[in-house]
Amino acid sequence: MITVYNTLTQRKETLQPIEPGKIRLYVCGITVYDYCHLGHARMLVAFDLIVRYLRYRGLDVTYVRNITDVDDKILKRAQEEGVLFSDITARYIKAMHADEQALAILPPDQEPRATEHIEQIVAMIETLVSKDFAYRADNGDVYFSVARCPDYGKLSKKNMDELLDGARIEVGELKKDPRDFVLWKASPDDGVGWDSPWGYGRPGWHIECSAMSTCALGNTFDIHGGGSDLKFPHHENEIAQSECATDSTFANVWLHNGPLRIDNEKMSKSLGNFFTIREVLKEHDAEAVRYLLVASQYRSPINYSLDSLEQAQKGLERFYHALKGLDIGNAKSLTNSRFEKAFQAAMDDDFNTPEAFAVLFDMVSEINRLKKTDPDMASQLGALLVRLADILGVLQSDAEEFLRRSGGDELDAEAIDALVAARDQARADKDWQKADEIRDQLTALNVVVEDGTGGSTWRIER
RNA sequence: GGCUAGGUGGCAGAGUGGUCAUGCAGCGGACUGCAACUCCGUUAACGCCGGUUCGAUUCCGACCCUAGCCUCCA
Repeated sequence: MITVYNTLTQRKETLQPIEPGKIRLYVCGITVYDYCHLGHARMLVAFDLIVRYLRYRGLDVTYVRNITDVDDKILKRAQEEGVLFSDITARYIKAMHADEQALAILPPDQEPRATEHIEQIVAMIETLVSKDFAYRADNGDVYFSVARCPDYGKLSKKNMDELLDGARIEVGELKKDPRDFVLWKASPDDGVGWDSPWGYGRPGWHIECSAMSTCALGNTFDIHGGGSDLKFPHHENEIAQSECATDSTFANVWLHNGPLRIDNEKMSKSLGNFFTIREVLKEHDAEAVRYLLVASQYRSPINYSLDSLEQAQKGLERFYHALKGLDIGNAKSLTNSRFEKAFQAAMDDDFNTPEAFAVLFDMVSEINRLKKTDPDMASQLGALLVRLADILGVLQSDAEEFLRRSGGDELDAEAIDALVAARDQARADKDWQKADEIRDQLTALNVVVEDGTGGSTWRIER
């Protein structure tokens, strides 16, 4: 039994698929006007983890994550660079896919784009207009009437009257009510746009998600996800549009991942603590970044710092030390292990990855103990560890290889091998002084030599 | 100001009405030519004040503090 925290009801609920054995999941993806940043990575990894776990538990998941490929920020960027907006989106979609691959994020089953769903978007707006939930303003914009939707605010727990107080009063207001939001934006004749019953224009941001999710998954689907900062207004507006248009519940469960902070501050361009995924991966090991992103529960804030990355690296090293030297490829697969049961219990409880990691660390202790007494069993446990860690998207590297690679700096492996071999010779000759001299040399290169029963191995110590 | 989520050992980060989270760091021991890794043992926490209770870090209430959202944002 899997329980998940539903933002809508503010409590943990048993996950009850609409269709037995199947989960239909929609997640708000990225607006492609720049390279993906760490906050995007947090969201992408959170839902990657959730999808992987649901599949591991035998659910047939249809994972849909959209791409917003028409939007004011994109148009602005295109204008600045003097290129087509589709050139901008093509560039950043490609970059996004590369970043995802680097962080072991599996692609969604469907990746619909707003520009490919103009027809469905227009159709949904037409429905809303015909049911009097939306109206056309004089300039060709179409707005949603928030006042017509009595339970507006149910996701973000906002009060309709307070929203009215807080709403910004705009000069030359086209809206009938300050809470109303745009469904269709009029475009200039020479701008990016599509023909519609209300004139030449382009979709508002919120409507595309309503149209695409409904199109891919039906009027009602199991889970809708996204970053917690999208709760209001984006997700609130999605619910309003969709439920008014279809007269059906939109999504049964809402899942929101927590924010990512940098050195305990909100990441923002103005604070100068803004990191793209590719910048970070130039300096740090991708697996350490992935580990950092799954080591906290998906709803908790994550603090990104050099220190937290180092902690992640240390954690991985403990795992890989345990895996080193095991014969995982030939190990018999373990079923019904108490470790796997504990792992499941942790993950069933709203994807409690910290507790799942505690189980994996217990396995490490057990493996290390068994290495001497029962190497065969140690390998079997090692294989199980790798299998379970795969759900979290970590520990899929070769142990030796991981311990040898140093995030960023390329050390000359052959030169190190030669030094290690020379030291082994000195040790064989019992020339301890020479052996120690070589160790000192290697230490200066941040290389730790480990003398095991099967010979000496080395690794990078940062 | 409103809404939401939090305040746990040196740090990160789970959880529970009364026995261990876990990782890193620390301390003692074993192993090692020296190390590293590892193992064994060990120290240490639950914002503040009340209440419920035989007993609360865990439940309830007040208070203090922090973060996010309330405007584009994963």
